[in-house]
Amino acid sequence: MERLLTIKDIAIELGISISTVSRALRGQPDVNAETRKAVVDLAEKLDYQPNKAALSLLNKHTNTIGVLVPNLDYFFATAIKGIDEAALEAGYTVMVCQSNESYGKELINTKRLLESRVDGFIISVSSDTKIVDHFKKIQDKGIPMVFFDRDVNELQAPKILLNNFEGGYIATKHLINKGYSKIAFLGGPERMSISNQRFEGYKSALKEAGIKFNVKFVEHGDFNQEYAYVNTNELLRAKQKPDAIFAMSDRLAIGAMQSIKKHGLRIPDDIGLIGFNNEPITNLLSPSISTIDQPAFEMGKTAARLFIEMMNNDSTASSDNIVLKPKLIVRESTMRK
Amino acid sequence: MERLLTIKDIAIELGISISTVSRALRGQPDVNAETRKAVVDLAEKLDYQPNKAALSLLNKHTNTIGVLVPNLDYFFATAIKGIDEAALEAGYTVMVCQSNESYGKELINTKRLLESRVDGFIISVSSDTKIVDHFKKIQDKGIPMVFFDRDVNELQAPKILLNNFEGGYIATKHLINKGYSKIAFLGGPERMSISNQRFEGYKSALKEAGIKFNVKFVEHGDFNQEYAYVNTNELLRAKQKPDAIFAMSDRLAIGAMQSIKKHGLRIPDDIGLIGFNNEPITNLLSPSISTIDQPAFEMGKTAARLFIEMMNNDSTASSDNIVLKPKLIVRESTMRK
DNA sequence: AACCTTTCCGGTAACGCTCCCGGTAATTTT
DNA sequence: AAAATTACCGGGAGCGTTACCGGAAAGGTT
Repeated sequence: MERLLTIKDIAIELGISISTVSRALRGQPDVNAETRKAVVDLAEKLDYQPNKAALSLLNKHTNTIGVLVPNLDYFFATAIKGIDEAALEAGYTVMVCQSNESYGKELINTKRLLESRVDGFIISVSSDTKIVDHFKKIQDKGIPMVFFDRDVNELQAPKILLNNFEGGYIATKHLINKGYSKIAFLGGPERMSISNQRFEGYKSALKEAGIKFNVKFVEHGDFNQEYAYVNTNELLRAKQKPDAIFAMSDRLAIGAMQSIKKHGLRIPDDIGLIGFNNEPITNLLSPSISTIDQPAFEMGKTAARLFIEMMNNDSTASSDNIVLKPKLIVRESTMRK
Repeated sequence: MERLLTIKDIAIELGISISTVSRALRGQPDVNAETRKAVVDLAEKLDYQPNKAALSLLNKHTNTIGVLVPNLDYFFATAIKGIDEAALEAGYTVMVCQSNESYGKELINTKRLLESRVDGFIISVSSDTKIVDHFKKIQDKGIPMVFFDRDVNELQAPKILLNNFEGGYIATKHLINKGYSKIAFLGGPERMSISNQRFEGYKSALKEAGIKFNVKFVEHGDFNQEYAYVNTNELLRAKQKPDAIFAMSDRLAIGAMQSIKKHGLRIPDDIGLIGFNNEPITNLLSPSISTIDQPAFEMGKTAARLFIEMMNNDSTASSDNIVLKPKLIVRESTMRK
């Protein structure tokens, strides 16, 4: 590694002291106008950049936010854009790590970010994560963190969440309004909070409509569309077939759609289908898939803003959750004539 | 910010010197087995983590790679996974910045990464970038960088590229083999290298088949599907209509598809369509879209490996490009009976 | 018993930067 | 003209860590 330019070099070049260069560069008083100009000009000319490591060592903070996400799919990519924007405004740099929905990878990533001495964390936990000691440990050290999208009950920390209950509710209610009554639920991993909250909303809508909840219409599985595909196959092979499917994510909805098509059933006439996330693809498929929109960009931006606010106020936990509203997007897959 | 644990704390706690703690922790000789155990145990118990800022200051490197990408779409998200994996193996941390295809944002990001004293860069330039002085400046400082996916002729640096010429060639040839002859090309921004290389491959395939190249069948525009949509509208409204479209990206192919459908034309019977990238969505659309696959993950991984190799050999530029092969993926959109 | 190796440990400088203090020369106040 | 203030600058310490050197105590060699 080359030796990069330091204020010492500038000091020597100009025949003045390091302290003076430092003061001049930071616009402090106690420095002569001419001297200041000479320093600033030279720094400009030589493209001087302060060494962040030295600053970090001194100030005990890095101006860096560690962002931990399960993956970089449409939702998280959009959320990260939001985080990025807010962080940049406030002079923070962002370090993104993806866990690939794996607890082990999440552990490694938190450790690395901690070693990098990030000032704090913005986290969406992996679906695989059951123990959250690694996050508690961070909290114990007094390092601020905010969670988004995926809830962690065990942790007392600010959270930016979607009202998933409401999302599940309006999705299911929409299906009911369209005349569907045998509505199946395609869920994510069993323990996953967002899946379960949407599930509760689903049950609530059923109950409200006087439709008896049927356990046989509920499937759980992994996050990818292959699982959704086989789970839907099972649903459609059963004696009691559903006439609509509410999938807790668009990925799963797509898997379900493939299965439905394979069974020679028509959407939305034979089977209604609604997803969750409003990924752009749902609008391009044929039929286009109804879904629940969640404000990913806003979520990321809010999370980052909240984080920055915490940093400024030096308060480790404001602990009041921010809950955003889901929005129903009606497309062809639920438009039964 | 709380004061975090340092080796000094451990030294005091154990009543030994800082040097000894340091040596014990790094597994160096010259330290008694018992002392070592005591140190390691206490460090473990207190969850000690070395301060990277101090290390960086001392070693003059940060073990961090700055990754600069235009966006986080499927291709780049996959490539980043590859980079991540290789980086992690070698003990590097990755800092990702997206330019949103904007030159200005790219400038800001390079500056920030430079300030963060990343050890080097892995870059895919924004389509908006016409001047590359900011990269030249980095090179002048002796900071290693490798480019991937998008070529920059003006820069002498290692590059991981796809054989875009070949990609354009096999895509077009496939259309020709399927009996299409009036083949239009839907390109990206005018100056963009990957678009132009694919375009050259397209022309080469036409020439080889004895088909006269027709300028009216060529459209350029921005990267998003709206542009592709209006451009295709134009193609289809013209007197001379194409009977197939080769879009230089899947996004553009999707825009074209929407336009084709709106015109009441059938794919692949009236018009053949092939894209580029092999985004998963192309396989889910109806009809599914033929495309050219490029090994995104491998590309990222290779880029990172090359970078790390450069770091180890302390060679700033190995300068020989690595060119990966595209692969034809045949789907419904070109399967004319 | 006098020397030479080991073994183990502590002290110091350095990385690049900022903060704090002290000092000189110039300027103002009495 | 002496004293007090101001303007400007330099020196040193310290942030957490490692590399290097020197030294004391223990053991090994004649």
